Amino acid sequence: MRIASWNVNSVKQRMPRLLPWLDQRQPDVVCLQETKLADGAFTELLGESLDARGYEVAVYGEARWNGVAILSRAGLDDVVTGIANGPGFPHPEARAIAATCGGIRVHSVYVPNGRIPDSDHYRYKLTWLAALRDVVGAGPEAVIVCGDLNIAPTDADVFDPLAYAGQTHVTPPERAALAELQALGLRDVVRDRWPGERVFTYWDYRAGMFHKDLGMRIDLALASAPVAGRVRAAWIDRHARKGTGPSDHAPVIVDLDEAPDGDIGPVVPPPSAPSVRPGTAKLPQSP
DNA sequence: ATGTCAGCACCCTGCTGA
Repeated sequence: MRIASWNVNSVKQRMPRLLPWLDQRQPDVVCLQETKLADGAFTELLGESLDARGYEVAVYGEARWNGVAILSRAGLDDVVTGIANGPGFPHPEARAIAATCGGIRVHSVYVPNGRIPDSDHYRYKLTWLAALRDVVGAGPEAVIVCGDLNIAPTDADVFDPLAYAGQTHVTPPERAALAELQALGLRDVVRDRWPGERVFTYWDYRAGMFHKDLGMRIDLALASAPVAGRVRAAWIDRHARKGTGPSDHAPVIVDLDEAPDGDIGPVVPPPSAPSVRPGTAKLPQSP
């Protein structure tokens, strides 16, 4: 079974990329984030195309911002939208949806950005992550949390730690909140498969960041042992970030063996291996 | 050099969010 996750940055704008990508990569389960579309409009826009490709669809969207979805041709049961007892900003936002697909509890999440450390939005992010941990912890043992976590787990997950000094996505409290979630027993299956490699999922549209491979790894697939033990491959589909009209995020793709074996073997912690000399590259600044 | 998108309100440029 192939599970994929992609922050599409507007599913309406990404239609010309999304449908060919589905045909090319043939994922069985797709977690989407930043659909930026109300549920009715999503169905109107994509329902027929997805049905023709054999996907059932669960959506949780808003008219303008946020929005998550799960597409599945491996079953789509017990759909839950939102995070129980989760915070809003100030109202609940469409940032999480879960369903059971092929015996696995699949969560598609779009974690709040955080904007500026110690801001209201940053505190919202941390509270939201704690609520997510509670929901995942209370759920089935076979689980995968996919999506835009808006946290780079370690300094090896950004092109230059110094470029991000003092910014959201890399602060210790955010990484601690992610570690709390992973403490449920969730493996970062892409990092497990690419220890020490330069692996990013997001590159700012500005300043030729993708061309220079100056990115971050903030889109993750976090799997419990029964799922992580079945991972045959886990990788970033960098090709989907190229060409005309891409999202600023690339998809994460995880292939699972059909037969569980429960043993993921030795796991090597990722050494920090930046190929940009620290302090030599800068982030684009907002106008 | 600053470098981009997307959505929206308001009117076609400028704001917010990322």
